[in-house]
Amino acid sequence: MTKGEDTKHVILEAGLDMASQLGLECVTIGSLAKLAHMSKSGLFAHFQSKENLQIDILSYAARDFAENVVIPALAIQAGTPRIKALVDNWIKWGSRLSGGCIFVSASTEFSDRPGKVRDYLLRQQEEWIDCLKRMAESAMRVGDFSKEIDCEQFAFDLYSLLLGFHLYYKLLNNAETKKRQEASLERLLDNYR
Amino acid sequence: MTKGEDTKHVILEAGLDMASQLGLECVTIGSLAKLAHMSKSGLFAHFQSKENLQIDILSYAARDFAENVVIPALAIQAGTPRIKALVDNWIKWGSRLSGGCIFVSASTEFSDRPGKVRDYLLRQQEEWIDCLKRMAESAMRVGDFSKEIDCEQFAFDLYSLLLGFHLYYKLLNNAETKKRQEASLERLLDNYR
DNA sequence: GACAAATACGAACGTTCGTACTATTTTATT
DNA sequence: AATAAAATAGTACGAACGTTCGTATTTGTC
Repeated sequence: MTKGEDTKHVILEAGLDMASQLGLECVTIGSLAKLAHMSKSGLFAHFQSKENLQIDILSYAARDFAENVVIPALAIQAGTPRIKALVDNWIKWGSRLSGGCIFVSASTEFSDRPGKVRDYLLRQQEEWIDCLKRMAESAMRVGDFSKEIDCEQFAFDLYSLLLGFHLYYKLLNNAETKKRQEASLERLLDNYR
Repeated sequence: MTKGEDTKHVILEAGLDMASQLGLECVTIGSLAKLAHMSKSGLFAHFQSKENLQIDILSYAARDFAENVVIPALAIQAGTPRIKALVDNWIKWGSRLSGGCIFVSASTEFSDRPGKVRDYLLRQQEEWIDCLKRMAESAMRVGDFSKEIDCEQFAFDLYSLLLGFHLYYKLLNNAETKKRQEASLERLLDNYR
């Protein structure tokens, strides 16, 4: 790892946390530089534009997400156990950042903001939903889910559940959120059995 | 209606639309003034601070939301018909704005941004969730829902569904979103019957 | 240890940010 | 029509925005 890659890593780690709190648009070159103990221009040189910085943060987050959420879940046996593991990992991952899951905040932030960032994020989200769909497919294969079910529909339902959890947990600080999420997941899994 | 209230109305209408697209933080005094064909200082005089402007936009949105989403639904007979009407009204209301439901975007934007705006938004969201809960209670009363159900849990489930719809519809532009939402709502209502 | 390449810095660009004043115009009341 | 009040505009402010530039420092290679 060269020196440049090393500091870039530090910048992106700080940028990811900052973006999860304030949103990608409020990750300012100046404030991020201060957080990373660098000069504005020194930091800027790594990205050439703010747009690139935002995309790099998303890409960095995705690598971390795959490593800590998706891949560990794939190590669990397919079906409901794997799905439950995925949900748990997802929640844990969001809690590690001080502002919750960056993909949730970025998705609402950029849903009406055309440009390269939105395009990139869109591809990421499609990939994520496809991942959820494959979870349902493997659950079907091992017999945890019925053969009649619509796997795309399951992805929609599961992602909705995660979004609900996110809002309740982050904004409302609702103490019973975890319980609600678990009850909802049980109901969901039952329906697809 | 005095002249001042009149222009304030115009400002807030434009501000609401702008906020739904870009988020409340990016509703800039200057850009909003340009949109409303006013001077920066002239607009500013109505609010005394950006924070007040943001809160006023939320309050304006809430009045509009009550008028076009909640109240019309209350005119429909209690139970599943009313719930379906509420969901339909919610979706229509978000579509009228160019950036979708402002409460969804504001909730993610301000979930980690302490201050008066967050406090205000939090109260609004608690009220909204309480409204969803009362929908379940009245559905229980008329026999559409079982007496055993947890109405708070229903509110969580229904709001999750709306959030899922919002993301699919706004970011992914998924053509089957409406179908997914309807299927998910049917399943939800069945589970609480 | 020399030397080119990579990396970081400080200063400055023009623009926009939110906010504070004072002046001017428009509105509502008599 | 006169006048007080309300509403809008104009100007200015320091700070921060993203970006560019030239220069210094650090790094890895021979």
